[in-house]
Amino acid sequence: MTDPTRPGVMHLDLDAFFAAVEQRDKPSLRGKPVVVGGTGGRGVVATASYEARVFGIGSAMPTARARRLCPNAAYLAGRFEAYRAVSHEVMELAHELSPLVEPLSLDEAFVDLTAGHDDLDAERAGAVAQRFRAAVRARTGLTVSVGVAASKLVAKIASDLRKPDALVVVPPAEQEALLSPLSVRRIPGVGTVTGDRLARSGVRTIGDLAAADEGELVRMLGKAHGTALLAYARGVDPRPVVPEREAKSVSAEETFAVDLTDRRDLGERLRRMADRVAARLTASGLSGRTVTIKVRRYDFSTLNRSRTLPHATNTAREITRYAGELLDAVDVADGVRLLGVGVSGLGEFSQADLLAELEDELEDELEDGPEDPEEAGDGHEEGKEGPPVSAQPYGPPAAGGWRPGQDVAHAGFGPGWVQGSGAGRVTVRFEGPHTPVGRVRTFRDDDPDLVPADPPAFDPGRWP
DNA sequence: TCTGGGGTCCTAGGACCC
DNA sequence: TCTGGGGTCCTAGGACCC
Repeated sequence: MTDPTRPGVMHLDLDAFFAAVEQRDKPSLRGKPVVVGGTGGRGVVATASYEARVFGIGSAMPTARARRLCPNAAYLAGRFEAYRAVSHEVMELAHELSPLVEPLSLDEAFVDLTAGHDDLDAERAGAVAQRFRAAVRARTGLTVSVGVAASKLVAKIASDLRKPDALVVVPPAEQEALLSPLSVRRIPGVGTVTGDRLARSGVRTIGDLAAADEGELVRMLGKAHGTALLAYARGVDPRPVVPEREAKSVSAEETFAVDLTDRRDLGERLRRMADRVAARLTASGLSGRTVTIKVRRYDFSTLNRSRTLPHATNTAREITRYAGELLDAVDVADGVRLLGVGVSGLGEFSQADLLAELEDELEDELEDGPEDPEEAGDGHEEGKEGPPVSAQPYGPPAAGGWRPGQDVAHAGFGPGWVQGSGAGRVTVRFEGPHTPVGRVRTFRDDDPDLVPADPPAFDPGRWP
C-alpha cells in the first residue's frame, strides 16, 4: 500500500528505447529517423526515434504507412538480445535505490522509494531520481524519463509529461491541480473504446471524470473498470509496487505474410509454435492445464479455442496434440492471417501431479509409439509431395537469412550491421558504438566470410 | 492507414454442486 | 411441478498495455 502523503513511487521510462539503442550502437543513425518494428508487409512500428516522430510516425502504426511518411528512415527488425542486456543494466541501477522494483516491460518499471529512504519529501525524492537518471546515462548512454509521486498512477503520468530526458516530481499537494485538466486518455487503462464512451457522456478530462456519477460509470464500463477509474481520477490509487510477479500464461503467435488455408501447412506451423512454447515453459520450470489456440481470419476477426486438461503439461507433443484438435474444429477455408498457441493455468505443481503426468506420458507412448519429432508431424514429409508452401512468415529471416539491423562480422572487415538485403546481395555497414560513421560494402548473401554476431559491447568509459 | 507479438485483467453465460 | 441462492470452474470474447 502506497502512502498518499509522500512522493514515494518512482516510474522510469527509457526514451524511444529500441530506437535509442540502435542509434547508440550505429553511429550512422544518430540524429536520423529510425524505426524499429516488423519490416515485412504486415509489420507495425514498435518504436520510432524522435527524429522519425517528426514525420508523424508512431508506435503501432503499420510499417507500410510509416514508409510512405518517411521513406528515408532506417527500418530495422530489432535486436532483442541487445535490448534485454541494456534493460537488465537499468533494472540493476533501480535496485540500488530500493529492493522493490516492479518491471512493466523492457523499458519501464516502478520503484518504491520508501523501501530505501526515510523522511522522503519532494525535494529528496527528486534528488534520488536525478542521480538515477545520471547513472543510467553514464552506464548505458541512454536517456530516461522519470516521474515521482505518491502513487503508481501519478508517477506514470508524470514520467510521460515532458519526455524525453525529463524528471517530473509531483508533490502530493499539487497532484489534483496537475491531473484535473489532463485528458482521461492519460490514464493507463483508458484506450480508444473507453475514451470514446466517456467522451460521449461529456467526460473528457480527469477533472470531469472525478465529478462523474459512480453508478453511471459502472453501468457504462463495468464494475471493476468503473470504480477503479473514478478512484484514480480522485487521486486514490493504493496499489503497491510488487516485484517479480508470476507469469500466468506463455504463448507464441505468428502473422503470415499471406493468408493460409492449407490445413497441413497450418498444422506444421502450429507444431513449431507449440515447440517454442514448450521450450519456454520447460526453461522456466512451468507447466499449465489450459491449452489455447488463437485464430485471426482474413477479415481480422479473431477467435480463441481452449481446452483444460485434468493435469498440467509442458511437453511439445501434448500441446501440439490438443492445439491441433482445437484447430481441427475451426473453419479455415476463407484464410487464416494469424495463428497462435498458448498455455495458461500455470502454477507450481505437487509431486503427485508430476507423477500423474509421468503416467500420462507413459500411456501416450503405449498408444502412439515413442516420441520422435521426425515421425510425429506429417507436415515435413508430405510437404515435399503436396502443393508448394504458399507463404513464409515475415518474422524470421528474410531472403538470404539477413535481417535489417542485425549484428554481423566479416572475416576481412570486422564487425558491422546489415543495412539491407535482397536479390542475392547483402549490404553491411562496418561500424560500432565507439567508431566513427562506417563504410558500406555489399556482398553475396551467401558469402562464407560473413557471419551473424553478438551485439557489440558498450563501454561507458569510451562514451562522451 | 489497415492493423505485431507478448502479455494482463475483466465480463458473462452455462455447468455443476451444495 | 416448479423453484432459490451462492460458489467455483470453464469457455469465449474484448479492452488494454508496451
